Amino acid sequence: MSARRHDPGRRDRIIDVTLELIAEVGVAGLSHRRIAARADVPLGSMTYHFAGMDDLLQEAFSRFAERIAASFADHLAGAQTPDDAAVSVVHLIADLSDSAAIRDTVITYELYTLAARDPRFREITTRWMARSREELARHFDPEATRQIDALIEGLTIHRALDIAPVDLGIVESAVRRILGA
Amino acid sequence: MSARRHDPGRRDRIIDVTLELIAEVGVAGLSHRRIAARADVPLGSMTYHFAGMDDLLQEAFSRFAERIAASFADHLAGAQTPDDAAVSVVHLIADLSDSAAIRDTVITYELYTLAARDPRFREITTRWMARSREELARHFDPEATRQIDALIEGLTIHRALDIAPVDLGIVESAVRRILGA
Amino acid sequence: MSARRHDPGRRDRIIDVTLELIAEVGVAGLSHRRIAARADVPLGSMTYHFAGMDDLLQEAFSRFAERIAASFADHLAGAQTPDDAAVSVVHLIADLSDSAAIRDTVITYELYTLAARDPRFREITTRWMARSREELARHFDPEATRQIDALIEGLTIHRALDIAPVDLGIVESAVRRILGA
Amino acid sequence: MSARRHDPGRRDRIIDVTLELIAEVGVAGLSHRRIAARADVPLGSMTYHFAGMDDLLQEAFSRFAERIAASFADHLAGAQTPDDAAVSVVHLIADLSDSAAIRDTVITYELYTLAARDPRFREITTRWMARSREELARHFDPEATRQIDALIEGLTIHRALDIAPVDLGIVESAVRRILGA
DNA sequence: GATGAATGAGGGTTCATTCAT
DNA sequence: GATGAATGAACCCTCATTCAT
Repeated sequence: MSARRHDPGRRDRIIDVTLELIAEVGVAGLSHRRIAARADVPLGSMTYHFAGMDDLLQEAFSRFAERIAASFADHLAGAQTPDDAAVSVVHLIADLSDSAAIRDTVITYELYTLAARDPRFREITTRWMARSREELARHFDPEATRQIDALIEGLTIHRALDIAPVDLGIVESAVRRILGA
Repeated sequence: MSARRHDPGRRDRIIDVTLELIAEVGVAGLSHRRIAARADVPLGSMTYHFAGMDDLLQEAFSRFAERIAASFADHLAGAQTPDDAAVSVVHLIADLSDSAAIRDTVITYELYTLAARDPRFREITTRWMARSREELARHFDPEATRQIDALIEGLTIHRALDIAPVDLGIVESAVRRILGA
Repeated sequence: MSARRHDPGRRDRIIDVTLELIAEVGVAGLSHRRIAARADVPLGSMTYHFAGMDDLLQEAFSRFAERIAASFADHLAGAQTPDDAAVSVVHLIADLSDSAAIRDTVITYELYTLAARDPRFREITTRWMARSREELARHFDPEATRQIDALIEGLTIHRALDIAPVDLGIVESAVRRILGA
Repeated sequence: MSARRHDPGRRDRIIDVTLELIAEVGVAGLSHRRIAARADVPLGSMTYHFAGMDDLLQEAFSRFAERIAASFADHLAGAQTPDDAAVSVVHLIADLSDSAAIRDTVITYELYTLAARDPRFREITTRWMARSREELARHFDPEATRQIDALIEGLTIHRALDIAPVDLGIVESAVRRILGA
């Protein structure tokens, strides 16, 4: 471990390393030691910067959710018509095979698992879901918004966990059917 | 801890207690000690009956997935027409607010989290998903099957994690749209 | 923590807060952080004003011993005759049930515990005891002085630690017997 | 650390080592690691045999109090008359200069300090004090019992903490005065 | 002079696993 | 076959102290 007396951005680095490690070994595989080693930071600085592991997890997952939500908004930003938006949604689901997207999906389940039991993490998921729906609502009516939202969620999981590949034609057709187009 | 000289069904009891505890405290909150205490079983018998925690988890989640899949099949069993099946699916999603169903959802995410990283758990989810699709395929065409399947998955998550309640009308309409009915 | 650019008496405040905390959580429960927080003082100023925890403890217990010794002298100051003094001693022991007195007793044991092992703290107790005896010696002969002194000490402990209440009649009679009055 | 797979009496040894260390470095100087090293026992066995440090301290101080109380009873056991008992009490106080007795006094203050703040330790001191009084009550009337008890307590402290030596003549005279002999 | 950021040593405790019985 | 005693590695966290500013 190198000496780093002056090390601005250390807090940020710890958070990013935490997300990296969650993707690799899961929340269960985390430890202050492991994070500190990877971030090249003294062990004692972990609880100096974050009140505890829980605190760190909340900050990390918050940052993660914000990033994904922003990326989601970007994807939809260019769409002018509902048709454009539908195409964007299909592309979005199609892109879920990217290794980066798979990493994100893995992190997402870790978050869902925490959120299912702890209200502080549920706040993060709730805010995230609300923001996603807001973006969709700019293109679709309220009913379709909820339905498309659920469809994306479900297809994401099946893409990631199921061996049988999800055919893109099926995705397109599902979106079209929901949108009545 | 009471003496149990003759204790058939001990293995079964351990597995069931493990699922109970996963629902309550998550996989992260498990420990051999905790399971043994709740199952009223000597600590030493844990590693006697199961090679390790991982083994135990695989057995527990396998049993869980089989139970849920069987219940899913039961729900759809009575349906004679695609319309009947559609109604069953809507009811199924509606019932997700039951406390028992919420418990199941919590366990499901724990499983997904493991499956995202470990092929042995992914086998369990894959088998489960395949079986669900088989049931749906007895009522719907292949395309609709995949789409309805994803819809159920997504709505389940949104029901469990989102604060905004999922309107049943939206569920019905989604199913109808997918099925073109 | 509020900014305190000009803060005379900060050293004093730290010492008083230290005594407060010793009464509440004991020497074992102390920490620089805790004292600094309670005294509304920056953590860094703790080791700036005091070489270390030991230094601070010595100053705190010295001040404490002086306060108690002065109060003891006050109690006896008005007595003109040995009889007056005897009455004062009885009142003094009687007052040990005050919550303030119990606080003082608690701090006293903490001091004794340190004094039993560390000569620097023993100096404090020795000086204190000598001063108490000097006050008593102004009213009683040397032999009675030592005996009354020991009696007060013993009754103080039994008052504080024993469940069975110490009867005041027994205190009076003990003092009278020692003094042969 | 030698391997000791079979080690009966280990619990006892841990308790005795704990008392040794309390005498040497005080409760504040204790640590599981330190005790384990001195007792030649693996660190993990500390919390295996005792729920925590507090548990261990309670057991250790209980054993200590019982030992001292038994020794006190022994000292008084042979006395047939109140005069015999008075002599025994004087000897008892005289013996407080033994290095063993000083060790015991040091441990006693540590116990008093805990008892002043924690009811579970106060139980130990209360039981101990009650037992001592019972022994004294077999020889003296109730009033004298309480007074002699307090006198012993006070003289013990002054013997241990005060630089000025306690003259034995003063002890004898005090006991005689209390007993009106 | 005064401070707050930072450190690393050490604290208590938990736990899966091993092994003699 | 079955168990409970025992272990040691790893856990999170607290803290007095240091040091650049």
